[in-house]
Amino acid sequence: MDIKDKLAAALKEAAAAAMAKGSVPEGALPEVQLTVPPQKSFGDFATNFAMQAGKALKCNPRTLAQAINDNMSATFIEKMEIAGPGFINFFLKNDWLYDMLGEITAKGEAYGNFPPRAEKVQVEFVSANPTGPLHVGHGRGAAVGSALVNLLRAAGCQVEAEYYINDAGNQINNLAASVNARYLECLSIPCDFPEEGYHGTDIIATAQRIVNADGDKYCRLPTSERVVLFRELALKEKIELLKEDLEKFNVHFDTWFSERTLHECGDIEKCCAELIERGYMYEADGAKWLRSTAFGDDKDRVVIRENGVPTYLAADIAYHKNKFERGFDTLINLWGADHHGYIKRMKAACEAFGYSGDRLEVLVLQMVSLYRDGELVKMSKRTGQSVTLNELIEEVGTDAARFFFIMRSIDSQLDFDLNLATERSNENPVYYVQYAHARICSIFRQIAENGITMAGQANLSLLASECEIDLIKKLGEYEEEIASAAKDRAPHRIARYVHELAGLFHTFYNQCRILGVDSDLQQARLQLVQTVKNNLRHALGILGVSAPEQM
RNA sequence: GACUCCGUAGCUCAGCUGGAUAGAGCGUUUGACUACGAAUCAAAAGGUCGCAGGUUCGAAUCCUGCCGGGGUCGCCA
Repeated sequence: MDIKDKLAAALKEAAAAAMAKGSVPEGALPEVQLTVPPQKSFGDFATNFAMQAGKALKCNPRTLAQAINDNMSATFIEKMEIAGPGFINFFLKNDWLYDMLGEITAKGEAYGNFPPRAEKVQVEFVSANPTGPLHVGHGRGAAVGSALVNLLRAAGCQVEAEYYINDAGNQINNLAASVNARYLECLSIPCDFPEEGYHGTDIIATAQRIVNADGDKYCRLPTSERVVLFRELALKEKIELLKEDLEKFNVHFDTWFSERTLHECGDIEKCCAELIERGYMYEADGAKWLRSTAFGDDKDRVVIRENGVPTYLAADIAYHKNKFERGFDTLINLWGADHHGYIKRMKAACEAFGYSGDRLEVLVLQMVSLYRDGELVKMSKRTGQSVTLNELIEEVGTDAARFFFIMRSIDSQLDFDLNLATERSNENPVYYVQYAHARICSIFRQIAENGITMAGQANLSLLASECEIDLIKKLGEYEEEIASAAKDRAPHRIARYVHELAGLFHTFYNQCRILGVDSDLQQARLQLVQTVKNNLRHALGILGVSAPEQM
């Protein structure tokens, strides 16, 4: 039984006993909320129970706290204190810590993993248009999304990671036209570059590869045929590059879902027919509209244009319906802040099909601004002046880039200073965490060289110094941290946790030796650092950051 | 104008459902390597939590208004 549950139960018993004696008024008691107090001098745990209950029972909180104190019979409590307006602070005997550490150790590398739950969750992220390389902004989505997937899996959810490939629509035609123009350029054939075309150098590279492989043979085709051919060719190449870049960034997708399939199999038409039937689609001005205002949107939205061509929203409606039909309980989408205005109509579309809008969670990532030499670097795929994710990975490495992206709340804009990030300096917190892991590994290497082995359950009560106690307490918070971070879709809290854990380890390391101390103490400390090592690995694994044995 | 995110230490940011003396990293200052990796540790300085009201035992946190910054407002995606 968890110590907090034990404590909560003991607290309620004491309150009930006080009521039975008539020292406080009788009544229903609120839930017990136990927290780790802000200061060590306030004990191991604190509760505002007396303040909460005092309100319900119409009783002075301090009087109630005193009555609870007088009737407390639990033996694992060293002492209790009543503080401030009515906080109750608990100082526990250290045994619970040693029991807890023993349990954590027993779980080994699985500590932090929750038993499987039935909830099926899909996380869709990145989903950048396959018209060019990923840039730094996509990097944030990729890092956060993949960390969220890992986090939810640790929390026991059944999670599928999905990439929605926008392989239909205008931008793909622009891609094809751009490749075509560059192709002709490579062959010194005069042509006008399309107005909406992509200016990135990757397009030139694609054209050059075509020339290298097949020379000028496509010139003889009619333009329309050539463009279609280039479209397919470029698309295939771009998608392959996306996959490569993302793999390099430690981002893996279970499903790559093609938008085009929605157009081809008639899903869009079916969706429209059903929406009309349900009364949420109508014709006006020659176009077909989604009645999204019925679900709180500012205005209705065009789904099928006047010219009969479906909008992006049309495909997205069919896509989200498709997702629900695949049996997911919850859909999580990671979108850039520039898409936030799209949320209401998307939820409206879900509602129109009878799916609660709450089952679609859209997480909005604020923008990434790049700074180089103190100046803002404009990011535009069109002009090709952005820094690509690939370049970032080569400059700062996957580990540092991922940690940097994940450690901030998604609600905050991210200023990415390239000069700072490209310096491989120890300012980057990722090294701090990895260093803790490498240090532990180093200890175990030396232990092995000295022929020392870990023998069964150590006498953990020897871990009595403050820095050891702090470390054990931190370890004990991990699963709660996982559960709450998963619930709140907040992977950045895991980055903070692991940084704090590493800090407590470094403090311990500077104060407590492992080599050359008494054997029993050594065994206890080995067990402690072994558990820290597992925990570091587990948390870094969620972040998608490596845990090197040497640095 | 509407919607949304942000405003907390010199800088970059945490602060989960309201709780006690608001935290961390970097930077600054001062110490610690003839014992496990100094990519480390110890300590100090540094804050009117944008402003003003409100809710209450209690507000950085919730509500309202204002100020400042980013983003979006297409039959583009």
